[in-house]
Amino acid sequence: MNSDRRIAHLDMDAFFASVELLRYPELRGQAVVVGGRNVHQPVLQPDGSKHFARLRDYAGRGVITTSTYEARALGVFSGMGLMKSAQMAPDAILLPANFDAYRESSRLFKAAVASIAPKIEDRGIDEIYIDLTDIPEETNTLARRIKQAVFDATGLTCSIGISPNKLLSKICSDLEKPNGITILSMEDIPARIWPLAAKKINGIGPKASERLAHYGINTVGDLAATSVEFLVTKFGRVTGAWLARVAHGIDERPLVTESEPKSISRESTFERDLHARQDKAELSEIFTSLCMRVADDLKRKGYASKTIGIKLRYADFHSVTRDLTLPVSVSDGAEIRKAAGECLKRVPLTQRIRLLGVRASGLSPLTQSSVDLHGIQAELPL
DNA sequence: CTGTCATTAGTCAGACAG
DNA sequence: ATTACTGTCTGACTAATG
Repeated sequence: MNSDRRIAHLDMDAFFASVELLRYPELRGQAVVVGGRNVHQPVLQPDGSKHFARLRDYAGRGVITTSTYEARALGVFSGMGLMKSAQMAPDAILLPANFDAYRESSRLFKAAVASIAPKIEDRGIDEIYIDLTDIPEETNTLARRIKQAVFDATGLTCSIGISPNKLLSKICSDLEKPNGITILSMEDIPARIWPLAAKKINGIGPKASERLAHYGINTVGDLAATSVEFLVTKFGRVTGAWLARVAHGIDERPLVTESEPKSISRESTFERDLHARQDKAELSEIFTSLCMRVADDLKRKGYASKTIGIKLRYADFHSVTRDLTLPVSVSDGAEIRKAAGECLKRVPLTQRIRLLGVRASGLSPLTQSSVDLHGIQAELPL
């Protein structure tokens, strides 16, 4: 079959923070983090300079979305609580997220790549896979040309990994970050991949990594040296076989160039933990508003949903979900609210709650006729 | 009639990722 | 005073169906 593929993974460098630096070039070279809630925009001073919020000024429940490499050097990484990161880097600049600007840069860099290589798998706002198999150009030259096109279109740098498959390219793009190109063949696996920590493999997260370490498996090489029989007894038939394959760099997954969404959801963490009885009015208002936002998203994207679900996270961080499959698809806010309310009745409400979410799944395209029927689903009569 | 097996839908939790 | 938000996937379990 077509096993001589040439697949690239392109990952924008410190994406959100880099977009912010385009707007505030005076911050280049400084520790900057993007994230938080209710973080104020920089304020122009009478003398013409700008006043930026500092991490030490922050109070709340936000986390870091992205940090510059200077901030990472201080131990401040994405996903970290802002209150905690403020202890490590109190003087770091804190900027609010501007998703519209990130979406625009994202659109621009993807269009720039598509003008060179049209076969692209979208992997979110700041990364893509690119199939370079059918492009007759030397690999390194092609990679530099793509990087230059991205820079010309956005003013931003990226890192590219190129190998025979998605698994290896994803690992590669991270090896020489930022602004790097890494090209790898199957023969390079023992030297370049086996020394890496097992959790560098996309799909091995903190839990699996911890379990592997329990068996003395720390690197990809350790994993490759473990028998598939052992892995299957410890991790199950499917996962065990997968671990053995990825350890040897084997991955035949095709690029997925188009897909339909499976679910649409909205959730929100409160400023303070709320109690089902004491804060009933407040909770009810948030709940309804989440339902309305899901309905809005559904209609905007043209879908109706057959399964409505909710999610609660309690003060102790433990979370529960409930969902309900309806006899007919819905897209209306009031109907979503009704179904979500049924779900809420099936959940314990003794402990305080920190987060509430609403999700719509079982999506089907919202046809014009069902819109005309004003939300009454037109089911085919028997 | 009873038990078993296969298959599917629904539900829920948890892992993972960007 | 630590821990966002959106989305996908999978495993485990139950119930229903044949």
